[in-house]
Amino acid sequence: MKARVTLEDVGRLVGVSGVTVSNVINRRGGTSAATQAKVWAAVEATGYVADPAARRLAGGKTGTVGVLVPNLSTQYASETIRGVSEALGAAGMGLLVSTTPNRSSENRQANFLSKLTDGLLFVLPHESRDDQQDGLQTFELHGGPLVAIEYRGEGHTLPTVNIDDYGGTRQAVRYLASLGHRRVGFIGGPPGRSAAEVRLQAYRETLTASGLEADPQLVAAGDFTQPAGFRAAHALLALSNPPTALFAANDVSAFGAIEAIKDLGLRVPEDVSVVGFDDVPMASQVFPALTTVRRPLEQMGRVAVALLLAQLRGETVEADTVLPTALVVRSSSGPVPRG
Amino acid sequence: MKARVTLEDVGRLVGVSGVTVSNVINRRGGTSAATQAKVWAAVEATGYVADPAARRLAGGKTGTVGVLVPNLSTQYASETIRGVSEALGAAGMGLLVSTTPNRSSENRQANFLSKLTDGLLFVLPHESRDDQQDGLQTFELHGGPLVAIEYRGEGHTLPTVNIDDYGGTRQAVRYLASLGHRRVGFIGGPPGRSAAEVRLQAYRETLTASGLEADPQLVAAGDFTQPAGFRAAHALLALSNPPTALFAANDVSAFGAIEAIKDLGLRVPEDVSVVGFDDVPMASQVFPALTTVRRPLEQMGRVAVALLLAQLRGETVEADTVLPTALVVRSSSGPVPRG
DNA sequence: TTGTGGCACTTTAGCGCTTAAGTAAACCTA
DNA sequence: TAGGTTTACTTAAGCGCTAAAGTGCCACAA
Repeated sequence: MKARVTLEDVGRLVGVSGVTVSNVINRRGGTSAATQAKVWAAVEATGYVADPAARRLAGGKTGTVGVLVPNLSTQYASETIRGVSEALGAAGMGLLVSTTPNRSSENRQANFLSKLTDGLLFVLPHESRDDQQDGLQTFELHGGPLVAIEYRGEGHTLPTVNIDDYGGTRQAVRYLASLGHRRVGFIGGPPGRSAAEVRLQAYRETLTASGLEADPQLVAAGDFTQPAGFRAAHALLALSNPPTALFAANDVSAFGAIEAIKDLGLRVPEDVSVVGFDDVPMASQVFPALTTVRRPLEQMGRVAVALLLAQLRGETVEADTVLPTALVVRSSSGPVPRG
Repeated sequence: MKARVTLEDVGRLVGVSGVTVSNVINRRGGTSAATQAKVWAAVEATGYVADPAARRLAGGKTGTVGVLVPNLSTQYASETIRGVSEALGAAGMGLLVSTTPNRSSENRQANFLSKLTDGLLFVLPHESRDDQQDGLQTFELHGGPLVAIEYRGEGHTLPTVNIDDYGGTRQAVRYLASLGHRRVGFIGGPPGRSAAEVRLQAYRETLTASGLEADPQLVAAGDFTQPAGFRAAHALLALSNPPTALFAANDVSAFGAIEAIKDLGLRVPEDVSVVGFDDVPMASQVFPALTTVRRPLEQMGRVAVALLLAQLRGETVEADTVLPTALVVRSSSGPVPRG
């Protein structure tokens, strides 16, 4: 068995030129059935696999999609990629993932990946301000098929897939209101992070719309980490008129909040209800299991792939797709305590 | 700004040939300082990035390492890859990850990736039996630099990085023995999985070596999942002479075991001690925090990269590297109950 | 008989790069 | 000052593939 089998090698075996082999393999037609059969047999026998670099260089397709993600070790990334991977697999396409540890490498990586793949998927939760020089801009110029997941930049025209943070927050707050809670605390995310800001805005507006108290004191700063959630909950419950429910802008800070409540000798949900956002896997495994707003990450990946494949087929796709969230009620939330 | 800048384009701008530009970029020497400066300036101005496909096709290096992993959404994979990614980043090399959803795609993917990268890293916890046709065999023939992480195949000559399952298990059992436990139950992993089998063997041999009771009844079957751990613990604690400590072959089954103990109205660690294996992040966050054997996944990734880079430099590397584990004592284990 | 058009191929060119083999000029040495 | 070496480049060739253009050959209509 030769290490490197080329089209020419296969052709020689069959008695045709390399181009004919290429035509058979890529189903371009113009080949007799007899030749086709012989070619396939030779391909099988030699174990021929087309060189993706050569194929791509010559202007062909690689049958592979590139995914750019800042960090592979987050829950967020791996779940999204799972959806991407499944959808891609179903379409018979391959997946190449590359990480961009820092913002400045995005451009380079995007360029690199784009030359190896047929289309790119960005999983880059970006903000609107600072995209002057980010990979999206360059790549948009480059013109290859591209879909951005959770990209919040402005002034771009590329297809994106986002999650309805506003609607999810509204669901959560309305749910707490329906349980009788009048004072609902909010534990925020990092300032400047648009997902966090949208959730805060939705919280405020839903409070007002539902006729609840929109006390500015009920809003505590956070940064999406567990310790920050702990501190924020401590601060909120130390108010002279403390909230009976806490809504955290993400699950991890909700975990911190639950800790803080226990720390104060209070019970969840009997004394204080807690609702999170994300539905990370751990949400169902902690005690008490966390009521939260589920973000359909896997689905997001699948939808993004569908959009990309559509572009690959030459179709024009909608610029923005927003996926709905779902409220998952578990045991960390309950009716407002009497008294 | 042109979409596609080639070496020739950059050269034209400077007034030299494309080859000279290539020589400068790849630091091959034989270029005057003045020309070098002008070339770098032009590269900067045009935003030139070498086409990896062309580079690779022409026999050059891509500065990228390929990682093959069955599944990106496991804790195991993401932590290992984090180590890989960091080590690679420090060496100024890129990372391309590809998933192999099933065994039969490994070969194809390995071939594909190998033509795009300078070396391959397999993160494929394989068994020894069925490698007749797996990617390793083919790739080994192909001869590119390759390192396998946790590969347990036999009769191969490729460099591997493994974890000392035997030693880790021995640490755990000895520790329980030192706490006074005489009857230590074992919750196993999937049969045929060599990591699971090594741990079972180490458990048995350490029991005997430490003079503890090696009662076959104390070994319960499992499959590395939480429900299996739950069932196994239930069965073990229903024995007429139940164990006072449980050693689970992985953390997830240990979580199930803790649940089962609580379910029976017993306390951890007062009534039954539990020790796991892996040290997944959740181990420190459950209640009680799990005593477990830490597998240095990140370090494994880093070591694998070091071995790969050594091969890339043309050095010969040792065939097998085994990394030590560490016992992490938390609150799920304690002295044997009096009585 | 002479197109003419379709079929099944082949040959040619070139993607952007690297490696190897030139080449012209400047710089030494005796 | 002739001959050799070094320096700084250039041109030529080719990696394995695809897309486009070319080449026989045969069938069939007028």
